[in-house]
Amino acid sequence: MRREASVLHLDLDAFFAAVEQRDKPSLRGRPVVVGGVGGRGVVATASYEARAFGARSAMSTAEARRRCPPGTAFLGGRFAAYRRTSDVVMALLRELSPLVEPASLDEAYVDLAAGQGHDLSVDGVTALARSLKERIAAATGGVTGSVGVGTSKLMAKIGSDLQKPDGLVVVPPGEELAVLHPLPVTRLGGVGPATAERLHQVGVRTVADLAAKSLPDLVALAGRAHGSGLYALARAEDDRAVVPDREVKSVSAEETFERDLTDLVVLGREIDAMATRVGRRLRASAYSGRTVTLKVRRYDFTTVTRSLTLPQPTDDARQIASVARRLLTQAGTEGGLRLLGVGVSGLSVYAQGDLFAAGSEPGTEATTEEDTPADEAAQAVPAPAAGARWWPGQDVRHEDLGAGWVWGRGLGRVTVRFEGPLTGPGSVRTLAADDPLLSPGDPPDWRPAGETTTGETTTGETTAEEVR
DNA sequence: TCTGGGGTCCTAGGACCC
DNA sequence: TCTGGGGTCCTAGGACCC
Repeated sequence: MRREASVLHLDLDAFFAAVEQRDKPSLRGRPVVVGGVGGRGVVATASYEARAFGARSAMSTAEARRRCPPGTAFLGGRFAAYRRTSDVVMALLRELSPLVEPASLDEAYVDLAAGQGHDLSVDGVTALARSLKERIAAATGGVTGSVGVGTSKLMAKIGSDLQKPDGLVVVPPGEELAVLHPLPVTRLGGVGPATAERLHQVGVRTVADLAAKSLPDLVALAGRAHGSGLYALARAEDDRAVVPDREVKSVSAEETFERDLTDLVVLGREIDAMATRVGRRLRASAYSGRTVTLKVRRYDFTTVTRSLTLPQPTDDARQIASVARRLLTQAGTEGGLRLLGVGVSGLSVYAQGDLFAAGSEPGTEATTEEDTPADEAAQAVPAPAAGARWWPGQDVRHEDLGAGWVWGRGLGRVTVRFEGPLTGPGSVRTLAADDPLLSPGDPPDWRPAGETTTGETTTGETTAEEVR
């Protein structure tokens, strides 16, 4: 634990839903659920309006549909849009300190002590956090965040959780235990359903209860590493550093099918497709790996993995696929599979093949698809069902009607609302699904024309004029 | 129409080596 | 000639996080 409250944690509020409401004016103030929109989808983020009806992250989308009123928007994720907004926020954080550790698209830690000339008194960091929140809202078109500041990552994260949404909590040095001990143990990172259940069985409900347990008791209950971790956290002992560049350990792709699959030819093609994605991402990040893992989820939700370690690292899709296909015959397909996954771990920096064979390009396969930003989607964004041309929430562009987004589709029709972040609520038109004037669009820009923001990577996509 | 997708870390047993 | 001890690698599974 540090002497000063110099660790800041930022958590953007209902982030995916907030970006949707920014970009889709007709959804502002209304319940929005972002996640898988297929029969087996789950909720990634529910707006606060949707949470009022009981929609929650990780709930099945079917359950959320039952809970939310008609008119609730159920949208697939738009990773590129979230990524662009996240980049703007992370750039603002890096103005505070070079030590910024993103935990996901919508969450990051900042080590303020590594920044230049911050006043680290309680009043100083409070003012800093307030100004940060203002700048984030201004730069993102109104996305808000909750901020916690404390003497450790633990206390900063606890703080950001205390007043959501749009919160600001500084835990003054010395006040850690007073803040921590009344909270339920489940607020500690690392206490999930299984650990919580075991703790409840021995009478532990609050962090104070946890602090009363001995180290040997906790180790017996949760294992060596986890038990001693809990013992320390209950005492607010946390010296984890803010690490700006975490090394990637594995790359994987997986897919849950709309219906269970049994056909080996179809399963083989799925493996090929996933291996292609994994290989492409490995090469894009200049990694290769030795261990190929196949993940299988059966019709009854039992999950098994089979892996094989190669003598040499690979980033070649065909080799990854061929190993994975062999592993599938090992795992078996009886009864049908609801999910397949392909992964590569044991990564090393790209150093494969014959170094002296000039011009040899290890891992280039026949397909020459380019890397799309969406393909880096190593985040909690549900991919739209493969093969569907239109999906709810999707950005589209009509040659006569302009930019808009897909509200619904079916029966050869697609319903589009023509609006953008800088327009008022727009009008709805139902078009033929094969309307030649309609095409997939880019994420709209939420900033007025001419306005720029520090740190954003401009890839020359949509301009404000296009959005109207 | 139960239960996503992309990750990290830990544990435990067996093989193998010195 | 009755039984070592430590270390690393590999495989599989589980808990957890966002």
